[in-house]
Amino acid sequence: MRTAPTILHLDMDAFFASAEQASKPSLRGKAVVVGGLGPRGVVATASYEARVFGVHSAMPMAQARRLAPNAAYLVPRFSLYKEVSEQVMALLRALSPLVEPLSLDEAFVDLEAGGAAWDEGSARLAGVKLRADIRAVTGLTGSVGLAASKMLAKIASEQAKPDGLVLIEPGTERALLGPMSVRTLPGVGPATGDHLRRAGITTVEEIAEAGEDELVRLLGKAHGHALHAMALAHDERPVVAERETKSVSVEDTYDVDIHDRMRVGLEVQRLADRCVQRLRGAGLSGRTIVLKVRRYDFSTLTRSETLRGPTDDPAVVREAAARLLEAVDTTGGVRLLGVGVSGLADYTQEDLFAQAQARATAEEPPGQEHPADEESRDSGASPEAPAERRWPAGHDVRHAEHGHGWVQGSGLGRVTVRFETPYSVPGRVKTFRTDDPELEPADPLPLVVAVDSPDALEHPGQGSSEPATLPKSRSGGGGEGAATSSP
DNA sequence: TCTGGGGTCCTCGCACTG
DNA sequence: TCTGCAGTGCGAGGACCC
Repeated sequence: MRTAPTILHLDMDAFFASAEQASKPSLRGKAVVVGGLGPRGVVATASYEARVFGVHSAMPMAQARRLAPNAAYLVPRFSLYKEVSEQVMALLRALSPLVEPLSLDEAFVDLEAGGAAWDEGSARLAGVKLRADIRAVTGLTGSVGLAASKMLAKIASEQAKPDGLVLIEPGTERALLGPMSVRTLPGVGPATGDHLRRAGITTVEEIAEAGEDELVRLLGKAHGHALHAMALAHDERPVVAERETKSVSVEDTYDVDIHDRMRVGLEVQRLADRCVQRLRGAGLSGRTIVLKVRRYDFSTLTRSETLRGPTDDPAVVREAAARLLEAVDTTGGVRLLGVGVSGLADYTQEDLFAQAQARATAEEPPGQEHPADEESRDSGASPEAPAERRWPAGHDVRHAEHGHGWVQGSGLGRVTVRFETPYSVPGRVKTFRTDDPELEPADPLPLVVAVDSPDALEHPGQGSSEPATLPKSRSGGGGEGAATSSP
């Protein structure tokens, strides 16, 4: 068992919302909520200013709007977050080859494996330097936890939030964990938490006292055993750099329940095609096809079918998904459909019989067989489809005359744009027709301008660029300008 | 006014097989 | 030939995580 606190857990602070604030000067210091803006959307991330109103992740967007009606509501821009995430992961990999990303904004690092730290002092130094580097390179803040195990490092970074560093000294773990809620332990969610509470167990210390047998009786073998060990601060899980993908899936929640059986079938075909695209993109194939249906009453069921060999053939996956759908009663309507593939292999052992059969039954005239053309709609602006241009809130745009900006809101044939860049002061707002030919979607700009690439400064909004105002010097967020934040 | 999307892991029941 | 048993694969659902 490791004794030095050389496992590091990094958690970026309110990542999506902070990236949006860094990207949009007028939102700094303001309540920002990022998530799905449709009628069934939920909050992905809320800025700390929005959390003051009680808004938090996974909350229905409608509820967030009631709690914080004046916050800025934005749809996620994953391309921007991925870019920033790659910068952060590169900094982590400079510390050690053993980096285990958990998501875009979170990762474990084994500092000892990289020789970056070997004891408490060197671990703390590495953590301090990492936080400074992240701020310099991305303009954002991250919280760091340091401990002798993954579980404790994660708890430490949670305690460090926001923008801090906490190191759990070896020997103090049990005393620290004891009074904490059982919900602190990984793997204890609402259901397990309730289960334990009904058994009179509410703290980590009480889990430890209950004993392993009792935990196994209450929660089953695997869960009970693991939880008891964690309560004793025993966590030997190594930091694993490479994780194999086990399944690939896509799903859509519809703004309005679908009742038409034909339409349900078409949606399932579309999802199957999208799933196969993702599968092929990853160079994978799979044996088990899974159909997921969430009905009007939120009850969810899955149906699966295992083929004789792995496939990445869209026709085979479509056929299997259609067969599975036949066995599902969709009367009353469905709110979500999903198609997934598991039992993955990184090769395709073609199931020739199944494929031949699938092709034979799917003999449709070419040109109308896949509804997959709709993908171009999903993925945003299609050059062939000028009819309906969509302007998602928060996305970057460029205007021929006014320069770079972002969509503050749109509707009724109008789109409102705020012209500013990460390096400018809060900019002005202008409204255009949604079909204004001078307005076009744009890529996000880097949050921090690289010192050796001044050309990044060539796109500022409407001449109000102030390259001197770099993110490093603006922490704490200005935003006191008159700019309104409500979309 | 409800409750996303993309995953992982575990448990349980059932059917099949030797 | 029948029965009991253990192992295994599959299918479904639940819980959890970010």
